Amino acid sequence: MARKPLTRPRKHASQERSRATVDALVEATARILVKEGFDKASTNRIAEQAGVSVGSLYQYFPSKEALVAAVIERHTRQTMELVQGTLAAVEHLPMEQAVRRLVAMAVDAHRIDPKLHRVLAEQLPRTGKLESVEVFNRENFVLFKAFLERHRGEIRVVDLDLATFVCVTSIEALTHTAVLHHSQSFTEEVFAALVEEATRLIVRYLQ
Amino acid sequence: MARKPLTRPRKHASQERSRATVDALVEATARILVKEGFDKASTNRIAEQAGVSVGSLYQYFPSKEALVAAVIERHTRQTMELVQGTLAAVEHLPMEQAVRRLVAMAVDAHRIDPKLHRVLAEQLPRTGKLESVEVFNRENFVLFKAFLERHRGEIRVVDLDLATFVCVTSIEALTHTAVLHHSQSFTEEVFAALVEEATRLIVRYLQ
DNA sequence: AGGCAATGCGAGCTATCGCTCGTATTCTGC
DNA sequence: GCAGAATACGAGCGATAGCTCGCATTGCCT
Repeated sequence: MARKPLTRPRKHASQERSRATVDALVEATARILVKEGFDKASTNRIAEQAGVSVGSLYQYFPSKEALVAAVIERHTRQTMELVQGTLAAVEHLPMEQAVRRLVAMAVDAHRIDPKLHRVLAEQLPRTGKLESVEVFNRENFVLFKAFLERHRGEIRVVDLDLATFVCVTSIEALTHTAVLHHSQSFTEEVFAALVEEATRLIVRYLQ
Repeated sequence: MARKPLTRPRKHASQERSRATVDALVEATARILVKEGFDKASTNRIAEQAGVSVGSLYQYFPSKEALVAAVIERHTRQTMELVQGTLAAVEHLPMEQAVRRLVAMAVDAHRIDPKLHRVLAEQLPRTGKLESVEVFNRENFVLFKAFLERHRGEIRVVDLDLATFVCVTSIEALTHTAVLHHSQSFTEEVFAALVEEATRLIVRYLQ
């Protein structure tokens, strides 16, 4: 009765040849997701695009969900690295400069692979949110809260959880919407202006 | 070659009996969407839930998309009425009080039918954004921009379009995320605090 | 009452999906 | 070079989807 599909790889690829197959499948999944969307991304089509047979696909991924999970995993990891790196680099900056860098980083993060990001953001939650996305969100929240704690002296005393929620949600929404829905109409100058505006939004909110 | 499915009703129901059928179908679609999600919402199931045959369903709706479009239409109209009403009621209030009312209204708007709203927000954009949603967003943008124009004296001079984008996007994201993803963990007091925080966020940004 | 239009019905067509399984090919260690 | 493990193949199964069409029923008008 409606068992949740597995998302772990079926077997560990030991030979070089099979590792290439796995990579090709993940890459093909990402490409098909972007080009056709989740619904049209059938396992047959993915296998074809990867230059691999369906049978081989199911040797390594027990379900379509597992393939998508692998794509999410990869994209999330890239993004997480950017987030962590920037938060570290910003550690000893005055708050306003730090926030500006963080907002700019959020724009960059959404630009890593905007089309894929959009598909993942808009077409997948149906499955009930893959775990790695939840982990990413939580991690993000924790990291930003730590950032606020380090600047506690510079901000008014408030519920830090609530303040983190407000900041993270706003920055994410502004950069996400700008990059994924207005890239055509927003010039680079507009993006620069947006970074300034978002920085002002956050900094004045916190002070 | 991939013709876009029609979303307009196939025929105009003239007799009372058929109007009841159409209503039952739209209502059933909403119920199934909430209970089963978009993927499991088959036309057969919808017809069954409505107590109507598939044949009758296709007399009035040329495709599954058309049914969903009708549900979105209805939900959007309800929300739009709330937005317009509040913006009118707030017209002569001082800015901070006005913003507070608007934020509270945004929370209420997401509470009209949260489960349906969530399904519509998360599971549908795949089709490429139904037109009525685009219209809603644009309308929202225009209305809020007009609001800002009326308070131009109280806010610093800025790119009004950009400021509108920042405000609308932030308020929407904060209320949307709070209601649809944190309703369990957020008590009423937290929601009240959120309204205050969001108000502060917006007002201090504008000043 | 009779007849035409409006409405309602649902078995079943075609297409496609996720996925399996028996077989063919390639690689590794001896 | 050979045996067995690892890898790759792809026709095809069972399920389900969206949707059609021929026919039955109901309502409206004269």
